Amino acid sequence: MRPTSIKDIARLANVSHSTVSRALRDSPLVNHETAAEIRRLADKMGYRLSAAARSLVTQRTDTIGVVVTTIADPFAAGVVEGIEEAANEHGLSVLLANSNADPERELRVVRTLEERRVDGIIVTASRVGALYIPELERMQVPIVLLNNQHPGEFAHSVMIANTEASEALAGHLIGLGHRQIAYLGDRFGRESDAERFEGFRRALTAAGLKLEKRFVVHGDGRPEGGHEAMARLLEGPRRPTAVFCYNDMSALGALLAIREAGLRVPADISVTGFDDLYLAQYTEPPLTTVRQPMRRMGRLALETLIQLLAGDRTKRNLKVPGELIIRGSTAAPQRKL
Amino acid sequence: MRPTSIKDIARLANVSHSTVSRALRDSPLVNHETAAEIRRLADKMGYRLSAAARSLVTQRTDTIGVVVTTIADPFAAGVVEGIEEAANEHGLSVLLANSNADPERELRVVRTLEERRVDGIIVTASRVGALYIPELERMQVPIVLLNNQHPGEFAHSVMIANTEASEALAGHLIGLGHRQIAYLGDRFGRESDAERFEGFRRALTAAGLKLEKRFVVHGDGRPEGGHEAMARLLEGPRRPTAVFCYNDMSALGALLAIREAGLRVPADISVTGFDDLYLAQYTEPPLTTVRQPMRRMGRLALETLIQLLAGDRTKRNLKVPGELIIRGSTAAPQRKL
DNA sequence: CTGAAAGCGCTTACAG
DNA sequence: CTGAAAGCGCTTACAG
Repeated sequence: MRPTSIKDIARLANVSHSTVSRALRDSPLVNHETAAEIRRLADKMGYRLSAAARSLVTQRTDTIGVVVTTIADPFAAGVVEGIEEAANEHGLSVLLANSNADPERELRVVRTLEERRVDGIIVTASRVGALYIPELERMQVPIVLLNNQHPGEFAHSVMIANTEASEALAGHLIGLGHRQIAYLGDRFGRESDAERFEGFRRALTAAGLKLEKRFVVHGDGRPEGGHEAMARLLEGPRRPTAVFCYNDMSALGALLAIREAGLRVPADISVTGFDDLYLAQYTEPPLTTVRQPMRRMGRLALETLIQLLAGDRTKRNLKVPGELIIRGSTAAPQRKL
Repeated sequence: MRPTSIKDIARLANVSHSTVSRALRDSPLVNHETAAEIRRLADKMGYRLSAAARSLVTQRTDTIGVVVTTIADPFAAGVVEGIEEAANEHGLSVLLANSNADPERELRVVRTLEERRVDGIIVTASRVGALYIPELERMQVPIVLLNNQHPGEFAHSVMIANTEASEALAGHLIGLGHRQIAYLGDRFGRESDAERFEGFRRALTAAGLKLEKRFVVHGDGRPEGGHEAMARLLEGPRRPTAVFCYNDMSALGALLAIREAGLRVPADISVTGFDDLYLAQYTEPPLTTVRQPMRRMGRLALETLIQLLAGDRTKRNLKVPGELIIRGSTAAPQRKL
């Protein structure tokens, strides 16, 4: 049993299906009473416009593709929430695609988005394959990248101000009196890692501190990697009094490694994260970090896309400031004997 | 500039567009060499089938709607990851909709899913509005509910075995020697809360323990609520030696409240969660909990939907066993003087 | 204000 | 094996 179409309504209303189409879109080109009657009938018959049929003629689908590496990543989930919310307000639907950092899937994702004729795309993939990018660009639909790891390749983006926020965060540690500060990065972090490290480095330089090579280690952006990298950091003869972690997930692992070493945070070592995931409030101790306004960034990306869809092709590269959130995981270093 | 269509290819290949259509779908009804040439051309021209046009005639969209309360909930995100992965394997796309537990949005979601003519729907909304349900059922497309909070209203579902897992979890506490065990529930948890409480109660009964009314409190399923409910629990004269929390998020708040009261976990109080979110491994101490295989459950829901789409309307109510995960947050109660 | 016609990009009997 | 025709459910000039 097919869903009711405008033809079905037309038959019952004794008008042409053109008139029905007009009435349902509130066209002024149709008699007021006729329109009311048509709408009443449509409602009664449970009519629902066929988006496919409409989009075939309008050449728009009112659908956007949202590509994430994996939705199970809390950052991606937060961003997608913001996108979805704003999309909903603008009458757009969201087609979700996990790329899983798998080149084969990435190609399949692009293919799907092309076939579905999405009006635009937002990519929040933390690890976009290089090969992927020209494919997406070929599609000729507006693309907005969020925390893009391949700078300069796309015209439009929403990015957290990594360098500035990191400089502020490292500055906070320095202000507390720390001099031996380690950087625990993400070897897969590409641009983000480079930018956060740059901010970190700047703060140290500004304070006249020199960066010791053995105090720069890299995890994988996840607790496991943070754990392992932190353990390495603790092996050395003189350990740092503070560790600047690439993100909250890494910090989670670092906290664990510190605990396992019988040391205390922040008494023995201060620890910072980045992102301000929900859990950052609930670690022991609560984590000092930089808040990325995930939902707002998602919303901004969507709104940027809206501008582009409206035909305004101004190049847009939004830089969103992070917010320093100071909690219990940082304190002045203990005086050494 | 429109995307290339089969007509464009037909023109260049000197065949009818019917032949192109057949060739591209590997129909045996077309000459082998002609087909090869057509495919070569299509590839060269960057042809991409229009999903809208196809679905208009096939009356299928190869799209499923996935409804969640909010994708920012880690449980929902895990489930959606599993759904998306399996959907991808079956050539289905995922239309994501956040309902936000907002009746107005719920109605808009249903409307959108109807207009898009999704082939099926999976609802993981932890709080599906009552009003929502008949709307969805009206659509005549297969629906699978995951951890459904309105039992018996839908034919098809994938559910965690709440009662059994809770009984095992409470049994673990009892086995450790606990006699004063509190239940910290979720007042919005509906069926899930009722079932988990039931398992809890059964374990106590089986052990000949009686449930003290003041040891049953309710949060809101989030850390804030768990925190507040735990604080209340600690106000009483005799406090419990163990707390069974509705989920990990609640347990997170409970851990905090216990810490704030100057007590230690598990020395003073054992704490358990439910879900085994990623963070459960990283709390201090790591959380004893029940693992819900979120990805697998998502996958099962999708596969159930596939069966339904294939025309098999057998009633399916899958019950997935939870897995008891014992970590450091539970231990034998300290001997009281 | 209204309807008939054309067309969006496909698939699929039907006839050859 | 191939093509012409019809049709999926809409929108939108065009003519009245």
